Amino acid sequence: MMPEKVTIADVARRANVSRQTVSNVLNSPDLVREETRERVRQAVEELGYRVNQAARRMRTGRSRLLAVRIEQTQDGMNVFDRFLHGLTESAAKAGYRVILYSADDDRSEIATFDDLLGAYEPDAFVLTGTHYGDVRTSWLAERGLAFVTFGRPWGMPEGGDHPWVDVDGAAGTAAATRHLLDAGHRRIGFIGWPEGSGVGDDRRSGWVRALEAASLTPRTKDAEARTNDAEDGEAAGVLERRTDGSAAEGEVAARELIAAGATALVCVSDSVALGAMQAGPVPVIGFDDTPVAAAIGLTSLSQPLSEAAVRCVRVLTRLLEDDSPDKPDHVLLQPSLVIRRTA
Amino acid sequence: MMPEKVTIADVARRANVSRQTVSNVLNSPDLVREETRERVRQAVEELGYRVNQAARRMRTGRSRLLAVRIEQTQDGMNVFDRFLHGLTESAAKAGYRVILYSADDDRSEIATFDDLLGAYEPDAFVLTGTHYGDVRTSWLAERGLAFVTFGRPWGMPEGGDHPWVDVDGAAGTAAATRHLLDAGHRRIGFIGWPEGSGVGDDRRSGWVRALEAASLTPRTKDAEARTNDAEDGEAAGVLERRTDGSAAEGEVAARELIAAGATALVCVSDSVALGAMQAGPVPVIGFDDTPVAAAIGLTSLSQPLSEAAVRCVRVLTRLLEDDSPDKPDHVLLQPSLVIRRTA
DNA sequence: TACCTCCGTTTGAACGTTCAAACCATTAGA
DNA sequence: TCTAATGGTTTGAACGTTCAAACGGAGGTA
Repeated sequence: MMPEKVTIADVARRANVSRQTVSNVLNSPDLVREETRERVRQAVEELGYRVNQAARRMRTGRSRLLAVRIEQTQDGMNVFDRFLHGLTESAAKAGYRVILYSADDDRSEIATFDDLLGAYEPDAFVLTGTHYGDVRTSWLAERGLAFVTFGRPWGMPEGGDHPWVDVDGAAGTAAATRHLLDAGHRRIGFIGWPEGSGVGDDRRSGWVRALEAASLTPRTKDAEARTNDAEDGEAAGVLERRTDGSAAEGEVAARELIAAGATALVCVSDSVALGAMQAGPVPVIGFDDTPVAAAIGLTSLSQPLSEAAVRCVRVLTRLLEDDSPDKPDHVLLQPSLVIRRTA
Repeated sequence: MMPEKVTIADVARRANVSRQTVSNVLNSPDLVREETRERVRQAVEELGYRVNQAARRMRTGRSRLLAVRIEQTQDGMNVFDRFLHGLTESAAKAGYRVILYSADDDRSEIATFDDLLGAYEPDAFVLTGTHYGDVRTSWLAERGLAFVTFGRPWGMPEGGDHPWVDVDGAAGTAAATRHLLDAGHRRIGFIGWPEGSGVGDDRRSGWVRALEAASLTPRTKDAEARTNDAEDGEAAGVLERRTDGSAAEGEVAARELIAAGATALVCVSDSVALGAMQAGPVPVIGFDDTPVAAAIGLTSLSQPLSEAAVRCVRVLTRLLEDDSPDKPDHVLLQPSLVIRRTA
């Protein structure tokens, strides 16, 4: 039983109207008289007609496809697959499908943009992992292509003003730090990523901000450089470390911070936090609420990923279907602290 | 700078040939004279021509799209995202792209097949999570549609003979059991899933097989029912438990098995194994080698997911491009034991 | 009555590709 | 010398949709 192809012409014949009228019922129902509209709708129903996207695309240049890069998972402690799942679902609700591609770096990703545009003409791209000097966004913007990034355009003051959705990392680490302050801790360390990571610097800034709000001086490297002696009676070393994001370096950093007097640790990621937990029985808070955090009882910051996905799709549909807004949409969502054993 | 559309006609003009000749260079190069072919190739290069898949698809009915369902991740301890990544990459190498969809159950998945076929005409489907009485495969097979499953057609002796790729779960648990036997254990328990899960029953059978090969009687429920008294001096209870797959039930099961005399445990999944680890300092082996296993030092069985993805694509390309083989391809891959702290 | 407007509908063409058939040299066979 | 076969190329049509323009009837206005 081969699946029979039902075309718009079949529907038209059945409903005793022309092809164009069927097309209008589907795309601009208000152009068609009530009675005719119903008749056509019924014919569509009875025949199980579905629009052929290839043919539609040929005429309109619209594919109803969103292209998303699938990220390579290093240690698997990431957030991308949950985001992708949400994206697939909310895209489907809006009548779009997700098409995947992979790329090793920005250059090859741009080459893939080109490939995809030629072959499948996705209506829009969803980019993740934005960073300083991101050439992908400017490439797309120059060509007037629709896209949204999950992540802010770090370090692009003016030129890079494009639509984005992001989670407020600083607010997250600030909440984590406050949680530890409330528990009585005064010497709270931070384990981060190398300087120059937009996401990393943002998360670090929340730790700084929360300490300052509590009238404590964050013992950053800068602060240390300015005042070389301890403020009070306690030994006061630098209470922050930068790592490559691995658990191994997280553990080393945690040992050093504990030796320097830290009594609790805020970490830039679950991976680093996992390492930090091995350094001793000190309260630790991670970031991303990965399955690993749930498994080992690590307190962590959870990103609202389904919501982020929904908002990405909403931003894009506004861009594609309504007349383009003057100002690009910017959406900043709040993470939430999931409290478990470690803090 | 809008991206200029280059069509096959542009290339033809540039190379001083007809459209069809360009098409032949692309699709059946051997039909075209060497010299002409080169000229056309150069024109393609210079103009940056890329075939328009929508137009091609309209004529040929081929979309070069593989449809894959994105699985909902319950506790995030799954294997799917790594498989999907591999699939995207190997599909791209073969000139295909992956299009995603989601569905809540088999019925709605079939409805989505129908939708997708009408709208995007994917050339093939990749199904995961096969199970007893899987209606999806028969639906596709009845319509003569191309597909491959990652997972065997459990409990379908004759009718369900379709192409599949799978990992030999029984071989995995057998290897795990042998590993524990080699370490001197004689009372090795198994924590599984409810009866009737194809994958679960398969993994359980490896444990049974390895014990029998070592001339030990696996203390299954069946065995217990047959002989009601202990074989030797030791207290001999049932050494297997079924769980819903959660860590919580895994822990309960582990406590019972240890109380019944088990000195080591083979688990049907990392999730269950994670729970089992909480029950006490007994060697535990999980299945799937998820990021959680790596994080907590759980010895586990690793599935060759990239390889599985490559083989899925190969099976499909053979199905789609070569003349269809008489016998559907069946590929069974071997998992490997990743030894960590817990065993 | 003649003309205009508006609404709902139909008609023809076009999107970019490939199929099927036609075409044209050239070479081979009788 | 004529016919047939072969290799390489071109031509016209078709895939299923939507755009742009044309059409025709009902109602209003002069």
